[in-house]
Amino acid sequence: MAAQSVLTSQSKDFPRWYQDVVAKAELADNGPVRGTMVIRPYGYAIWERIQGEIDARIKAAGAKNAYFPLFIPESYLSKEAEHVEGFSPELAVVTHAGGEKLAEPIVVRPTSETVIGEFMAKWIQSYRDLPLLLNQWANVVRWELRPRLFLRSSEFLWQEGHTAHATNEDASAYANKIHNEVYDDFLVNVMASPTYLGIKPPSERFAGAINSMTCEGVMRDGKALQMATSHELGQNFAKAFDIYYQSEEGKAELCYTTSWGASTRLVGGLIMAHGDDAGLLVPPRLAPVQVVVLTVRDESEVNEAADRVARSLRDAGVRVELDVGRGSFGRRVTDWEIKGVPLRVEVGPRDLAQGLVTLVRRDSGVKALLALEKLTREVPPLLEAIQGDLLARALAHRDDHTHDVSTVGDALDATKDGFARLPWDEVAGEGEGALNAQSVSVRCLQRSDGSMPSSDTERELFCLVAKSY
RNA sequence: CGGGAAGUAGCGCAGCUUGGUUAGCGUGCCUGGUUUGGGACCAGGAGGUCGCGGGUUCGAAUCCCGCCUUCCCGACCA
Repeated sequence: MAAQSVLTSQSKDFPRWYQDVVAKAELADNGPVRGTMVIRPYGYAIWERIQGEIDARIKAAGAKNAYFPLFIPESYLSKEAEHVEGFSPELAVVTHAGGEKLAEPIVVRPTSETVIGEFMAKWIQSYRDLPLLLNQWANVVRWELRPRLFLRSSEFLWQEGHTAHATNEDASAYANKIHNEVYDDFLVNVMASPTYLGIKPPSERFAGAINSMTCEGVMRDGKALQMATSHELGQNFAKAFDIYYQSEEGKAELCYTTSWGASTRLVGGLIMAHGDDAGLLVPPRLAPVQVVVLTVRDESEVNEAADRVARSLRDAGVRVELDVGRGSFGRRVTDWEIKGVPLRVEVGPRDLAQGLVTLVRRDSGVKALLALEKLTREVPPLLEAIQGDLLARALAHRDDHTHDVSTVGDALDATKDGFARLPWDEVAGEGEGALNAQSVSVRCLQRSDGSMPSSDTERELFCLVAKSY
């Protein structure tokens, strides 16, 4: 008997499907204030896995974690002209505290370049103090006009890295290092979500940056999602906050700074990069629950066997959840499918009599019988195989939804289905306006071989354009 | 923030046009029993300031005004 669908199908209504998954996989709820988000335990478990993987890579890249305050003097924001202009529409400002009107309003951080810049100036004296490599895990607030859970919430969680360097080359190299060794590596090897790496056109750059790099993901519906960004800030913030160092020659020199971030938006990206009509689908390396062991019948022998199976898999290093709950088998199966657990081990009396269990892959639905004693040997490589298949599938999806075109008109047509790639010269200037009028934006610029340009002034660049979240 | 739609039990909805007894239905939840290899069934039960505030009225879920929230489409963004 075919299970009746419990979610809106992607093809029928993709935004509705997304909301259904968020609700039924118990990832998040709307908070009481517009645009705020309650992240539920299962959603937070996924975020903690993302955090752990990204944090380890940030530390491997040499940055150290610190924490800066939520409240920022409003005057700090104003010190960098483009920065304040870019962020002022989204700011939440505290005007009253302690029962009194404040002399100077306090801004709830939308990002921390300014406060961190202030302290960089204090901590950096000599070239020996450079590079200064900082990161913080924090919440930030950017008032959103049109919120969506995980994708655009007025408050969200992220990591923001901030570094200061002696030279432009060093700053640029470090921003690139983060982009490749932290973000791209995480996205490809853990989240199995290959993106397009490129630089933002001037119109899409971070407020105050001289160059912004992006990882542009291709979602199941063909739309773009920026999964992470790294910015070269040049000397803009160093000038605004007097971040000077004394060189070997004893001269005062301005630093070059960078900043880079990835947020809870990644959870939204995960949903839309791998999810299907049965719900979420989490790649094994990322999954907080890699295997669910569930009993087919509520009998003591079955329950005991399931418990042994779960233990042995845990001992083998697999993240396992045991489901020996009562209630119908089909219901429990569907619930775990919605949550996207990559592999299911079904323990039932018929199989047990032959010393077997049934393995079911969430991605393909393929079932296989396996001898109990082979489980701990077979499951880890099977999880890796699923990981590999998800990556291959995502890569194929990305390429299938990217179309090479030569004109803005063809690009508009092609973006009904996904991304379009065309020469940047065709788009720069008026073309960009024509695209924007149809809700299509330039997601990133690349060289013809797909590599990352050093600046948007390079010749013969290509651009990837798409509708975006 | 502009245009559209909507808010009634955890979730999905009916009732509102034409105001009038104890506000219904499906699903979920609780209890008991039968079940359990792809969203089980029977019986009983709990659960509502009808989004919030004000107004009209003898009487408001229903009519009027304001606000809040959600969804869709734009402009803004991680």
